[in-house]
Amino acid sequence: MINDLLIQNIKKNVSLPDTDLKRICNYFKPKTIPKKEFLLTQGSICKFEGFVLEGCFRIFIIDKKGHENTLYFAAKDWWVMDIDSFMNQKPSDLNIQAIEDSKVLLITREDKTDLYNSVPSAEKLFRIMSQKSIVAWQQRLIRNHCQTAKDRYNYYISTYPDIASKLTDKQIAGYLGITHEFLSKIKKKS
Amino acid sequence: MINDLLIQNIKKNVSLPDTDLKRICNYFKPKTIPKKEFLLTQGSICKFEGFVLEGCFRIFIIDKKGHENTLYFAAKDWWVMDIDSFMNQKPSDLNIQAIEDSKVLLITREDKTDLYNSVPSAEKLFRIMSQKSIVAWQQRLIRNHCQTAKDRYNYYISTYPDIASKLTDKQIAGYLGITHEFLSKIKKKS
DNA sequence: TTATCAAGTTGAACTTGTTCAACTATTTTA
DNA sequence: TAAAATAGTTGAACAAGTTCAACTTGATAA
Repeated sequence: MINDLLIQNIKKNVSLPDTDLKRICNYFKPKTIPKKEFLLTQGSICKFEGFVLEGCFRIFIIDKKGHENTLYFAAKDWWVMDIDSFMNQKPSDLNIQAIEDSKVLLITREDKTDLYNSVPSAEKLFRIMSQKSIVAWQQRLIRNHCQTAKDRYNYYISTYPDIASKLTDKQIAGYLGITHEFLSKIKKKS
Repeated sequence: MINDLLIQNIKKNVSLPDTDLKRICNYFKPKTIPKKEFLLTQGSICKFEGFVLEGCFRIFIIDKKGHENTLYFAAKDWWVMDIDSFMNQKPSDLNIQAIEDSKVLLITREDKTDLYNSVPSAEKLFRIMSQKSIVAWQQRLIRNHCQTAKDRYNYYISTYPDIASKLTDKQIAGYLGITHEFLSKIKKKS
């Protein structure tokens, strides 16, 4: 069943009756995104919340210097969206691009609101998911402050080997917050 | 009334009936923390979620080199806790210290669980608070990657002038992720 | 299959930020 | 109020990371 992965993902966060799980999953519609195509581009409003079934996405921002700075990569079993743009229905600063042929399950904003009203336990699910996400962002910020680029590189490739193997060094550099030239020099020394 | 500030804070996130607001607030108990004392120390388990009524806290981690790296400052109308330690009841990596005589409202973990069960709308409240928090952490990470220390300093003091005025330069440097010597040099040049 | 384009490498000069040490305020405490 | 502790400043040497340009390698498409 197409929703199996989503169900497993939900179960990692909360234990819900099967009826709730099914009702939640029914709001999500599959979509295929070919490699290099965008799920969201800077300036447009994020109208979906996505769950990745296959492939991988890069969520990045283009800064004033024209550099692509990657917020995160979302592979199978990750969530993908611009939470600020989705919540507040304002133009996004982010680009979300498939780096492989990919497949996602999407829920629209209207359906998400409806979901919260009709399946109250969804509030708990997304509260817990959000709180776990805060922990991850805090830890990433700490690593950025306390560790060198080399340590951050080693941390990423050992923590997310499956994602890292799909990425070019240029993409990884954009995630670490360094230039790809410097990443090349780091790798040579190790 | 002591809970006025908390009620106003909640109302910024969700609109709830007064009965719910009161029931939520009743779980929170006031506590006074003198300047320099700790609400939480590294290694202990975070047993509370706090809302700051007066004063200011510094939430920081001591890294391998012995440097104090500040995750954030929490002044009046901010929330303060180690969300990872609180959720998972595991030893905290964080220290939370009052940098002024301070007053907080605290809810214990047991009461928080009870609150979610007895006041279902609390799920929505904390979901929305958490989602806003994710946005803030994402934006901070982007600023850390795309901006120089000087830009980050100017951003902080102009965005949070009331908090910045309570802090020493050493404390601000620890938040920006730079040494206090370098902050001193930045300030001289501007 | 060759031409093209993007990814990765390397070096030299440069900028940003650190370290350490010595010094000068400014607070805090006895 | 004097002594002690802490915060802030400055300089010099250093390390981390950037920039730009030239080159090599690998992938992609006509």
